[in-house]
Amino acid sequence: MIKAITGTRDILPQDIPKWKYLENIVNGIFSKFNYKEIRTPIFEETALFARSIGETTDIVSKEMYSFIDRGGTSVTLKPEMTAAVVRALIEHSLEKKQSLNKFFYISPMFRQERPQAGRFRQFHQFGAEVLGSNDPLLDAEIIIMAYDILSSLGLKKIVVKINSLGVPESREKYKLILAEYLKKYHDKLSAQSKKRFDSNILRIFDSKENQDQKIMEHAPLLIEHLDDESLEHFEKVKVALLGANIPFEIDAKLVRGLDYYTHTTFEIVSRSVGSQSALCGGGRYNLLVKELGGGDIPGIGFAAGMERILLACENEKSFSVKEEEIDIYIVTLEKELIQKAYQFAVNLRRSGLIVDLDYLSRSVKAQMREANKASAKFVIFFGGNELNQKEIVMKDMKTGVQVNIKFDDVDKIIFTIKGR
RNA sequence: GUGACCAUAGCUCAGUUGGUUAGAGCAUCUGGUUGUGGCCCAGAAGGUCAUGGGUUCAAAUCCCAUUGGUCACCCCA
Repeated sequence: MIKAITGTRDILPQDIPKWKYLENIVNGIFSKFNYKEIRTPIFEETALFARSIGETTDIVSKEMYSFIDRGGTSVTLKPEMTAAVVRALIEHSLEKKQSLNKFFYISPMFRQERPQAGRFRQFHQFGAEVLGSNDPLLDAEIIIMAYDILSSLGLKKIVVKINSLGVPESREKYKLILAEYLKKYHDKLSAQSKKRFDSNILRIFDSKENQDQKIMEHAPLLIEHLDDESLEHFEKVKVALLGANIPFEIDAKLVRGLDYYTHTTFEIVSRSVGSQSALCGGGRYNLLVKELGGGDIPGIGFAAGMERILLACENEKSFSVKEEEIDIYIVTLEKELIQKAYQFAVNLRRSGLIVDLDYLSRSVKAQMREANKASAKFVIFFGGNELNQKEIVMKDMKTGVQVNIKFDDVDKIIFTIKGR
């Protein structure tokens, strides 16, 4: 039997309603903040991601679905969206048509990691990107939208964590200070963290090893070594968040893995999912557009994992979607009438009702069971004596009440059913 | 990439110290007098016990390999 590729999965009809519910909330909130949807191709030139995310990051160095196409170009299924949005901005000179661009997206992403709870190889993200302003109000706006979406879904066990990475110059200075501090403890670091010492020293803060955590407790923090401008920026973000009633924690250890971040970074984590607890994450990237060959355009954005969010929603039972109903199920009383019943059904559908009927020549009892299973609001019995009288019998499945209706009057009942 | 655990019907799971024809609940299908659902009742269908090898008189059960899955590390949404 051929099965879905490892780390991918089907979203079956029974699961679609909750996905649509989520998508509706996402669309609604983004549009209230006047963000415009953007859709980019599912794959891009590999170089785009390598240059933006960073050659040495895990995503680029070992998680990308890359292949050489028949023209000899190395292409990659998108592992994240920011690079693609920035590429589109530059390619279409969007910043010249409008100096501030606010985008949002909902799209599948691909990363070849080992699957586990809340992590897949094809997964779905929604997110937003703002290009063209360094205003800290936008940093806050991004966080507010992410928070509002999650709380609109009814999620309670979430925590907003924010931090500032400052500008590269102060960060590089700080890295030297941190390295100086860690040299004293280098022998006591875990093997993992010894590697991080050389590759990405900031990540040692993330270590789950006890020995590392002990050492890092007293380590100098980046936030204490920010330049004045970065501190001021960060302050304004905090004030805006407080004004919007967003509960947040400052997590000086919050270091994000993508190379392009500057200033604000944030994450919203859930306490009701497994160890992959980050529901969304993002930050400011003031240097990325220039790095990709565009103008000196600051940006900020975030991405949220939809599978993780739905997992959290399920665990918290944070919302429920009502089952999908159909308006009318047509029960055909004599099998040879199926053609006429079918025509009748098509007409009702063209009038705007959701209608179904039996295609398996089943008994009336079986058809009724089917109508019930399909959550039909009404059943129309088609055939018998009533057909000779140019009537059908209509049954309200909730109350059980049945009425006879003349063919000529069917239009009227359509109107009343639509209103329900 | 590393580690741990798991694999019996469509789904969730029983299955004794290895012992005859592998079970249940749910779901599916058909009925329970002419043309009426849910609840209830009766019945039916559905399994190469993941795959391949080995041990044994005998394997769903023990051993090995393979494949798949789950969770965790790493990293991230």
